[in-house]
Amino acid sequence: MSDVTPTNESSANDEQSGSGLAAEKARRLAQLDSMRAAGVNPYPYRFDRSHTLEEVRANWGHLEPGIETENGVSVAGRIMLKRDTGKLVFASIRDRSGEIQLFISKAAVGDDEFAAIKHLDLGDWVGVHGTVMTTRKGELSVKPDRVELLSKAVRPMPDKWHGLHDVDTRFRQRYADLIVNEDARRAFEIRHEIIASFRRTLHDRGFIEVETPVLHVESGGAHARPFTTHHNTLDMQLYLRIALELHLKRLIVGGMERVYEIGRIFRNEGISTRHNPEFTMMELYQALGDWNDVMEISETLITQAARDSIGTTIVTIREQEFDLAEPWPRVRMVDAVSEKIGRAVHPSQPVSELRSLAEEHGIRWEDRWGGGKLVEELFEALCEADIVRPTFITGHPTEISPLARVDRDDPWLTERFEIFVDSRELGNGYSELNDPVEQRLRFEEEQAAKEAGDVEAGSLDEDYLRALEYGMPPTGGLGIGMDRLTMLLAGVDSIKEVILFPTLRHEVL
RNA sequence: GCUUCUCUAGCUCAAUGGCAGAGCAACGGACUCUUAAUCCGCAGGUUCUGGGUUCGAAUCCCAGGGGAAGCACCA
Repeated sequence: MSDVTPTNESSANDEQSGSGLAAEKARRLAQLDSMRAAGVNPYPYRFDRSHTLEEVRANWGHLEPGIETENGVSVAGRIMLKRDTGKLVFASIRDRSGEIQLFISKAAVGDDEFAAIKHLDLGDWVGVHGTVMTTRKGELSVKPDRVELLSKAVRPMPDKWHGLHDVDTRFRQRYADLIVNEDARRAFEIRHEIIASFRRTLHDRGFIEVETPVLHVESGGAHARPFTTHHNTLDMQLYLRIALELHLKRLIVGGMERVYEIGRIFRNEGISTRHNPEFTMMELYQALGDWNDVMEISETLITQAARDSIGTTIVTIREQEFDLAEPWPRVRMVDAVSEKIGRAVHPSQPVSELRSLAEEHGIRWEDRWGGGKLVEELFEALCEADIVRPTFITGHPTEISPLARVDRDDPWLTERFEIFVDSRELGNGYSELNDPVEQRLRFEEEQAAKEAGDVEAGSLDEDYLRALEYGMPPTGGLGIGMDRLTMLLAGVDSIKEVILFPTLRHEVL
């Protein structure tokens, strides 16, 4: 039994006069009633597909113009375009693999079914049984024997040519965006391929994927304001995690040696083209390694992800091309600042000196900032904007790196790096601090900063210290922002383009 | 949070102080090789909301709402 049998049209016409969205929906809903009255289910349960549209094209794409084969196929998709020439209707349907034209002949499907097909709307899902052919002009087509309605769209599609541009609607109604905007679909395919590539690379290197809690008792592992929530039965305040770090390192203590997690983290901060309150971080920890190991892993992961997602390691940033496969420059933070300022800068200098330097460059410093924080502020104000190609900025001051190990050659700095691309921080890694006594001192400094009013400072995590007391092997750790990496490889300027449902204010309907 | 811009038919856009319009989609009709099919016809509006100025407001002003960009924030 097939399809659409519009009956009793005249009886419903009174309520369907006029146009606009309400009238359009009323018209289509009335069609549903007609179909059901005629014993047709406009929402059948399933459909047996023999080929995706990509497979049809792969198998028969070589056909010369004007060929009618006897090869039967069953395909399914959404009607994207319809061209009605009377006794012949051309419809383009699309599934996730591609598009193909239906060549619907009145003679081939019969009068009743043909009339029903003419009442299909753009946006309807159909299942088609037919044969493969090419038109006289060579367009590969399926010539249906039967067209089944698989799902009726009661809301009209966006403009078939101009698509959907309004960014508000695109983000709120991502489903509509994905239906009509090829670029939107592409960005999320790239995102998927990047994540799949990471998993392959890490699996090949012996990393184990784990899942750690999203609900944290302490909010640690980064400097950020957390979201707070509450557990009713336990009657306790909980934080949504701002980083994966501290739980993953507990697993290194446990002897898992190589672990990673690709997970959502949450920061209760501003929203911008580079920030969404929830975003996806990949963090990995490798026992017996240090920052050099994880810098190498960073280059490999990202370069391979580029190959796998966009088929090249060449990326265009600010209209310049860079090859990710070339070694990334490594620049010490203090050297970058020193070069910019024209004299040596180092956190060991008297704070008063660094404060005047900050003032010279328009930075409003705060009393509680030490030399390390001042150096970082100088870097952000003077150097960040100039970084275009992927670059390791290394040697962050100890003061601002409470979980990183002190540089083996300079007690003021840590063995830490951040990956910067196009002025954006893309990743962060270091030789992990594994001395429980030193870690406690660093936490105490954090705690003091928090008590002094720094809302982003971490607190003292006794359980984490207890874990370190069992002994954590030397370890290299790395975090990469998956959203920003996707932005880089997909070549888009807003993080909302790579997050399916970005955070928006509540819509007033 | 601040500044600027923006919001008109389901979608894409016009109209800048003087009758709210077009294309697509829809609806009725013609057409068996179209490709954003074409052609004829018809219909569709809380111009984001609420005030105000004006003889007259989509347009100017005020307040509010949504969105965007930038700044601030954000290792």
